Amino acid sequence: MPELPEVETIRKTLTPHVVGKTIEKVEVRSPEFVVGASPAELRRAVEGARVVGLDRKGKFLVFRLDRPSGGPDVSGAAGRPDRATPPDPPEPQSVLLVHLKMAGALVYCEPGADFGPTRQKHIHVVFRLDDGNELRYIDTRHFGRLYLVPDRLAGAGDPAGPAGPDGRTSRAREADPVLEGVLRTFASLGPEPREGGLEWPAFRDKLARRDARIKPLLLDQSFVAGLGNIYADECLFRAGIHPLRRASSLSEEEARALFGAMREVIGEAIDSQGTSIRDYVDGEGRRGSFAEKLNVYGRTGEACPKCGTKVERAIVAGRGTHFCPRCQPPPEAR
DNA sequence: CTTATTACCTGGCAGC
DNA sequence: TGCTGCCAGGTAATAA
Repeated sequence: MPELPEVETIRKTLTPHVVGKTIEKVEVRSPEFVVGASPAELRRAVEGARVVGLDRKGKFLVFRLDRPSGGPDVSGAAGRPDRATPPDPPEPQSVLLVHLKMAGALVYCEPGADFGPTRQKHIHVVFRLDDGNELRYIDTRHFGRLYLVPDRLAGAGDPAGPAGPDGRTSRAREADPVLEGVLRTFASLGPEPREGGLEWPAFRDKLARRDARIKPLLLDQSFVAGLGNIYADECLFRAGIHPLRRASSLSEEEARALFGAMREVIGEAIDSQGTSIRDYVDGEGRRGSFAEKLNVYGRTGEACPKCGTKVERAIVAGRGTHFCPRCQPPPEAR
């Protein structure tokens, strides 16, 4: 469900409701959705903690809490050999990462809110806030996860934090391999296709060095963070590039068009509060309106808005892929 | 290291 | 009604 524009919309809509609030209670109905902590450990870590920030990186939501989650505990500032007087550690924070994968939702609502039988059946974690309302994690497909991260985690994603290339060095804490994997993934997220993120010269050079087909590459979160199946198709359509083209085969002009298309599509989708095709809703349970602006995604057999040719569907990288065979000429035809 | 394929889980829908 | 098969917004594991 959620790609960058949807996760960003959730972040924006949730922020006024949760930032500054204290979590009074957390109810874990399905423990498998929480990585890095048992239900009891999660309770210990978050109950009584205040949400001091809600950020997003790629498709991850990052809840910053004003208490260390400690895990087996500690080591706060004690690990550092020198630095006898840590200049006021910015107050220890723990972090709750959330990845919604295909069908996850985070909704702020009143305790009695009912979103229909299917969703009611799949409420997996409930946070009760000190304003009496709830933050619910709902996931009908069971792919998403909440990750309790022991302590500081590079906020803007820099290598200072966990996960150097040095895999096993110090920190032999009782490492949960799943948590470690996610932290590595998080740390290796690429730049986002927005101002201040991916820049044109870097993009051009990265494309030139890759042999992969362009669509799977756009879906690779370590290459560019935030695109998913819908927006990858929409960006390629807007740029007039067939999804099976090899990255290194794109002309400078094509690469430039793709670069611009990514920024435009992502920006416009955010302005429309995301794309709701079936499940997606924002932090207040509302749907986004970008679905009506889609040009090719989900429009197999309909007329291409540019040339009228019928939109085709193929499987690329195991994903349904939508394109106009005329506006996006296939690789062999060039 | 890069690229490609499959598994994960449930629900909605078209077709019979 | 109910069954079958296909489809679904994302990744991690595995294979080559």
